[in-house]
Amino acid sequence: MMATAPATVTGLKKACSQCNLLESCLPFGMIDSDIHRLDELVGVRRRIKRQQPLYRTGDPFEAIYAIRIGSFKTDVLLEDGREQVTGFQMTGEILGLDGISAELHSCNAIALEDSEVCVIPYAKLEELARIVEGLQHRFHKVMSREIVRDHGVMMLLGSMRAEERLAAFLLNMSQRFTARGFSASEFHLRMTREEIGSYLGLKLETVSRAFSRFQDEGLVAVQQKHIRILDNNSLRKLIQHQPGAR
Amino acid sequence: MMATAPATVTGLKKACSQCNLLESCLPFGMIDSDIHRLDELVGVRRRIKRQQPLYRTGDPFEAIYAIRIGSFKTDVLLEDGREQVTGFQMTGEILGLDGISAELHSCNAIALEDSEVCVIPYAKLEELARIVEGLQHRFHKVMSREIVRDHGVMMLLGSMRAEERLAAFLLNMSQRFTARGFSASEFHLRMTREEIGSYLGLKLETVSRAFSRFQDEGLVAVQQKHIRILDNNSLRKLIQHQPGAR
DNA sequence: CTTTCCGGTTGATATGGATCAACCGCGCAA
DNA sequence: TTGCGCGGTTGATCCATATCAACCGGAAAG
Repeated sequence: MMATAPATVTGLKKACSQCNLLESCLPFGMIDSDIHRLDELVGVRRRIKRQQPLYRTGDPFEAIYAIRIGSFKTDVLLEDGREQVTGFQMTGEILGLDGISAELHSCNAIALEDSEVCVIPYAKLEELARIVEGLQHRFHKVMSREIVRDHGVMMLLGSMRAEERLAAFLLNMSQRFTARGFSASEFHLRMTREEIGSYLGLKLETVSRAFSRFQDEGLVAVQQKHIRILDNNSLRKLIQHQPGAR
Repeated sequence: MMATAPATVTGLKKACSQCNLLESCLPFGMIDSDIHRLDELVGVRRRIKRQQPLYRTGDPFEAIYAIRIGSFKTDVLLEDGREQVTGFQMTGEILGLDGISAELHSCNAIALEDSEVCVIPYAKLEELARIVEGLQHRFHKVMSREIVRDHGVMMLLGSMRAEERLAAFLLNMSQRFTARGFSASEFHLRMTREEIGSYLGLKLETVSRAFSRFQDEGLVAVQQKHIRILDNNSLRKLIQHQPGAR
């Protein structure tokens, strides 16, 4: 397996304490004096161009990454070429946790647009987590949230029909854009229909048709990757008691 | 939401250091002197009767659990009654990691047979992880492995056909029985067809039919819950390059 | 010993989403 | 400016799995 792609690297003195993502990123809820200790943590930042990997399956695990700018997808590839997208990640979210287990990354992380991440060397994180009040707990919460999120995706994939899956996906995106101070009802998707389909366990045509049906029913306005949510409640209802629930 | 079910509780002095699961459980790979410190960790054990919950969605999170005897399933319920089984757990595996994130459990853990768990109070674990060499790292690995496992399930649910899913499930069970010193080729499933189906995103009839087809083709011998794997390689091949790969 | 019930198997039929195929239009390169 | 390619949409058809239904057998209860 190839090593990670070349990347621009930036040395920095005050990573976390001067970062505007402080509220939503790993250090959330930590007290001021400790946050300065976190500046030790983030040695460098890396820029990743659209479509380039941050890491790949089999790469040795050395660090986790906090997204500063941009967004990513993670995916797993089967020998026969089948791809399963396991998640989409936005600013403030953490990438690379999969690598701790085997000291190798077990999926690919690909930038959906030109992006920038903070590199958090794992050894340093472990060390600091032992010292800095709350950091260990905070980190455990991040990992646990990932597990809970994955269970939600299993629910999607295992028990929901195509339209429910897409509705859940859109509401999830909306909620995450909101959390970042963007509009809850209008946003731009960074991924293709095929990537959405892979994530939701559907073919791209099915995703496209579901979008069209939502549009016909006045739930959303769709123009390629630009989405406007018109009827939040109906989307929400779609997820819950679908009449012919499997 | 109701509190957890009543349970038999046992006080103990030397939990980990005298436990025969030492090799495969949380403390794996830790040095002897430290393992005795882990005895502090496990205050009590709890017995859970078949079909009873160890914890339920919404229960306050206080501890994680190491399975000493028996096995469990975890599941998520939707309002309309749909169930998604998110995993099956065996001896030495850890339950409850989902609860760290929101300080509430986000799924149900139900015993598949009369079982016994070691209760590991999370606060104590955090504290000890700061002191005991290697424990923090070991714990992170456990969480990370859970994330990787979940990605595998997403792959199953999102990109594999019914027979592939069942083959993967059987091989996974076989591998886990082997790791516990049981036969790799002959074992007893603790869960129903319906639970397997829910886990694999299939209806119970589909699971049953897939079992029958495997039997017809001489891949396994199935007698209710008793499984004998006759042709490991063919099962393995089934997973990889399925001709009509989606 | 008999009855009941639940988990499992098997058959017939229905259907949601996959597949195959045509076409559209925007953005980019020449 | 034109041409090309990729992402997206839409239509026709197919098929894997769901659904509905009947039946079986072992275990537990009476």
